[in-house]
Amino acid sequence: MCSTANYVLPLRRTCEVLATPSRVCGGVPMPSTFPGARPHGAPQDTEMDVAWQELMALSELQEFEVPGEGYEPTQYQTMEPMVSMRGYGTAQTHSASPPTACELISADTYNGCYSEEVPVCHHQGNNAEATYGHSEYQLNERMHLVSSQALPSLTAHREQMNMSGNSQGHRRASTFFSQGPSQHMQWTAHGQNSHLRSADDLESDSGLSLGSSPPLASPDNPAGGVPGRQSLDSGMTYSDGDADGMTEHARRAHATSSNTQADALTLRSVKQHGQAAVLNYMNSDFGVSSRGSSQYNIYTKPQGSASIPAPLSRDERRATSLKIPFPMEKIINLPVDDFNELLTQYTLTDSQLALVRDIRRRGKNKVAAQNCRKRKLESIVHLERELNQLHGQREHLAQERLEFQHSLAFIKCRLTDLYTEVFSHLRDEAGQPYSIDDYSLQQTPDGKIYLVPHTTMSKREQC
DNA sequence: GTTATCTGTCATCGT
DNA sequence: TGACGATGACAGATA
Repeated sequence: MCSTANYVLPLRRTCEVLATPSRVCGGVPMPSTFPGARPHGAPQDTEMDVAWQELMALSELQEFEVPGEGYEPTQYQTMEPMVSMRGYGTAQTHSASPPTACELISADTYNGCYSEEVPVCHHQGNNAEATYGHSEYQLNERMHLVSSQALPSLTAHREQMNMSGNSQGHRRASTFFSQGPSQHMQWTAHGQNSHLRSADDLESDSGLSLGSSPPLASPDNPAGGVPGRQSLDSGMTYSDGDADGMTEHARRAHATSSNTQADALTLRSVKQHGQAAVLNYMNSDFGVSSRGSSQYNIYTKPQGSASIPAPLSRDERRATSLKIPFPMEKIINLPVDDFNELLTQYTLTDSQLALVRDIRRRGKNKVAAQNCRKRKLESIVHLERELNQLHGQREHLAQERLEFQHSLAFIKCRLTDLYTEVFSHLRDEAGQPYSIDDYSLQQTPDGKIYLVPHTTMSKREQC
């Protein structure tokens, strides 16, 4: 504490009782540093008295350290030394009535230091603003995305439709809300479907288990060969409809429609097909198709022409090919116990069992993936909100810091002026003023003020 | 033709 | 041990 940086005014606490204390002014105990030293002009003038009191009031600044020295300046902005101690401390020349420190500081420090800070702050502010704008944009975008994905009206509508479309001929009436109309598909699709050629070997077959379960059988591949991925459009050959004319998104839309989650008609579908598709979806009658299957399809052709059978998903086609005797919704959505019970009600081949289990796994995983993505988006939105809040908090703290720095600089400036004024009133025995370069004011813990020569101070510090 | 996005699927891990 | 959910990674489709 005996030695502080340039910021500390030459008010140093003595280590021990000083030899020649000098009383500066009445009312304030100030032993003379030199024998016989006395204040110049015994009757203390009011101005000095007030000045001294002000100085005393600021005496705690003797131990004040500039905060900028204590922490990482680079974290916010680089700080110049806040107060130029021109003429004090180590200064060599000093006039009897120097310009006030505040004048110096106002010309140097404030302009030289803070004038540099303010732009930095403004710069940050600009950045923050830009960041906010960007983040807000993204946030809005994502919020829109998330909210759009929900499509509550569609969901409610579909759920209503699902509930009303519960089914015919199944032994167990499923209570799952998610049971979609497609559950009414005649999986055994006998008759017309008897000659249905599986497209599994012709189309994308990414759904096939690649080792996690036994290879699937298909009419074309009874042994359960695993064809590689192929384009859906590369060769769809359906006898049960115009599926070969279906686009992938149509198939997906159908597949999505069987999803048990809220995003029945995905945002993508909405974007891709627009309101017409949505209305079509909403207005789809879920009627019995020409084959008697109750299906819904947002791509149904207008009335009057042969209705387009719902584009079957790959698993649906496989199930059809292998004559799985229950709907996919049940395969996917039934609890494991009910599912196992369902399996016991039928005698299924190994291929059928494998397919059913794969369908169940894929169906659940599809839902899980959708939920996972939804959560991810929500998480991103949440993090962006948090980021915005932290940006705001940082800016607020930076502003607060700037204000404190201004405040501190002002106080130091004022202290310097007071210090100068006190010295201007001090006179030695010969009536000569004490040089502020040679002496400094010290305050002891008991509150007494001493005028201490720097040489003595050096020795005291050395000891 | 390139790129971004969406979606389904698989593999893997943890419960 | 199997079922299941979560999630990263990948691939295909599409705008």
